[in-house]
Amino acid sequence: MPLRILLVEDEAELAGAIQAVLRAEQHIVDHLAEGLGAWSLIRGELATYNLAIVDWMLPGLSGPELCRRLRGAGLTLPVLMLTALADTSHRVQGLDAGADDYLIKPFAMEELLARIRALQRRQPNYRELLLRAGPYLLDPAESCLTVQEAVGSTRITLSAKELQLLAYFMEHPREIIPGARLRSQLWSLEDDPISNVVAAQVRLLRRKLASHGLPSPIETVASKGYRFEPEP
Amino acid sequence: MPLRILLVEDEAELAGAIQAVLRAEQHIVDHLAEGLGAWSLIRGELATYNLAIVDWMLPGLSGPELCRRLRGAGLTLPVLMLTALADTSHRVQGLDAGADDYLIKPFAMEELLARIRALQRRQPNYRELLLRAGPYLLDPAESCLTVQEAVGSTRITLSAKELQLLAYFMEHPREIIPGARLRSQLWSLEDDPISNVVAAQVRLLRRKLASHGLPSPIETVASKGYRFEPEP
DNA sequence: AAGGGGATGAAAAACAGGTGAAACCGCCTG
DNA sequence: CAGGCGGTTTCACCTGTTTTTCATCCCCTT
Repeated sequence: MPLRILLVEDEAELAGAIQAVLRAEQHIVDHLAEGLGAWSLIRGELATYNLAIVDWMLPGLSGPELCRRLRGAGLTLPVLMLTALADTSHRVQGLDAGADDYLIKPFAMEELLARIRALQRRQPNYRELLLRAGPYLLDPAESCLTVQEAVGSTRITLSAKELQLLAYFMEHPREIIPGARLRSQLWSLEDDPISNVVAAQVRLLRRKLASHGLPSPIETVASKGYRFEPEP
Repeated sequence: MPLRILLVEDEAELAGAIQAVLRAEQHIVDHLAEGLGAWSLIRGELATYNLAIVDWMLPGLSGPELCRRLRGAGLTLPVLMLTALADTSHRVQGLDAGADDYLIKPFAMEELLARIRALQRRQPNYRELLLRAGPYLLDPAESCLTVQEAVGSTRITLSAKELQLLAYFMEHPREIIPGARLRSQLWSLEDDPISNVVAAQVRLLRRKLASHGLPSPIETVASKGYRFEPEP
C-alpha cells in the first residue's frame, strides 16, 4: 500500500534519486533539504506521514536532533536515518535520538525499499491487508475493491490514486472531507496548488464504480467537501 | 469552523496571498501593515479575533513587541509569528515575547493552514463539538442544525455564512445584537461598509428555518438590532 | 409626516466543483 | 528505439450553489 513519506536530505542528487524510486513504488513523497522545515511540517499536521527518511547531516537542525524533537513531542512516526559514516559511535547517538533504522550510504535502492517494508511491518497499528466500510472491502495489497451486493459481489481493480483516495474515504466514513484536505493528504505538497486534480480523480473513481453498475457512495456537499456514505 | 483572523504583515504581496488562502478556507481576515494599528484593533472591541498572524519585522511596533504587549495586557489570543530565515536565531526572543508558534518564510500556504488548525486545537476552550441553545443544536463540523420539536426533530444543513451567523446568535442568546456588530464580527472590516449583507443574510437564515416549518427564533428589535430567543 | 433602518425579491457576481478532450509520463512491447 | 498503453493531470468550458448587490417597499421611531 502506498505510504506518505517525508524525505529530508540535502544532497540534491541523492534526494532526487530516492524520490524517483519511492514514487515509482506509488508512495507520496515530500522532500525538504533542511531539518527545521521538516520539523515544522510534521508538527503542522498538514499531512500525516507514515515514514520519515532523514539524513544524518543536515544544515540547521541535524538528523538526530530532529529525531529527538519528534520523540520529545511524543510522535511515534518511524524514522529511517541515512548516514555516510559506518561509525558505530554515531549509530548509538542515532538510536538514542530515537531513529528506528539505519542505512549507510551508499546503499542500493532495493535495500532502502526493503528497509521501508520492514519498518512498516513493525508498526503497531500495521494494517494487515483489508479495510472495510459497509459493503465495501478494500484490499490495498491487491489494489482492488470488492463490493457486497444483494446477490453476490463485484470486484473492481483500482489504480494507485483511486486506491489512495478510496482508502482515505473509507477511513473517514460519513465525514465531510474538504477537497483541500484530500489535496494535502494525498498529493505531494510540491505540486501546483491550483489545479483540480482532486475533482478529476474523484470523478474517475465515481465513474469506475458506476461503470460496474454500483451506486456512488461519494456525495458532494456543496462548497464544503465530499462525504463517503457506506450505507445507501 | 471559520475563524476571525488578524494578519499583520507589511510585505504587500505575501499579505495578499495569505489573505486569499485564508478566505478560501472560510476564515474572516483583517489585514494591517503595521503593529501599532494591530495593537489598537485587538484592544478595541470592534471585532473579536481567534488568531493573530504577525510578521516578525514590522514598521513601528515589531512583532515580538506587539506580542509582549498582548501578553502584558493579559490577552491569551494565539499568535503565530512569521519570521525570515535570517531571524531564526532570535527564536528564543519570540517565545519569550509570548508567541505560540512559528513559521519560517518562505512557507507553503498549506502549511500555514495546518499550523492554524493545530493552534486552534491547542486552545484550552477548544470546542470541537456542539453548540446548544434551547432546542437548537449546532454542529459546526457537519455545518448543520438540529432542532428538537414537540415530536421528533428537524435537521437542516447550513451554508458557511448561515453557520457563522447562527453560531454568533447562539453564543449570545437573548441579547440585542446591533446589525453593525454582526457586520464587524462576521465580515471582514475591509469590505464595503455600506451594504445590507447582514439584513440579507439574516433573511436567508430566517427563510431557511421557515422553509422547514420552524418558527423564527431571530426577532428584530426596531433600530436596535436582532435578538436570538431560543425558547418560544 | 419624515426619515432611517430593516425587509424583500430578483438579479448579478463569485465560486466550487463537474466534465470531456487532450496532453503528459513512465513503462512495456515489438 | 519507436509506438502504444494505462494512468494521471491539465485545460477550457459548463453547471449549480452561495453570497452580495440593487432597487424598492414597509414600518417603527422621532
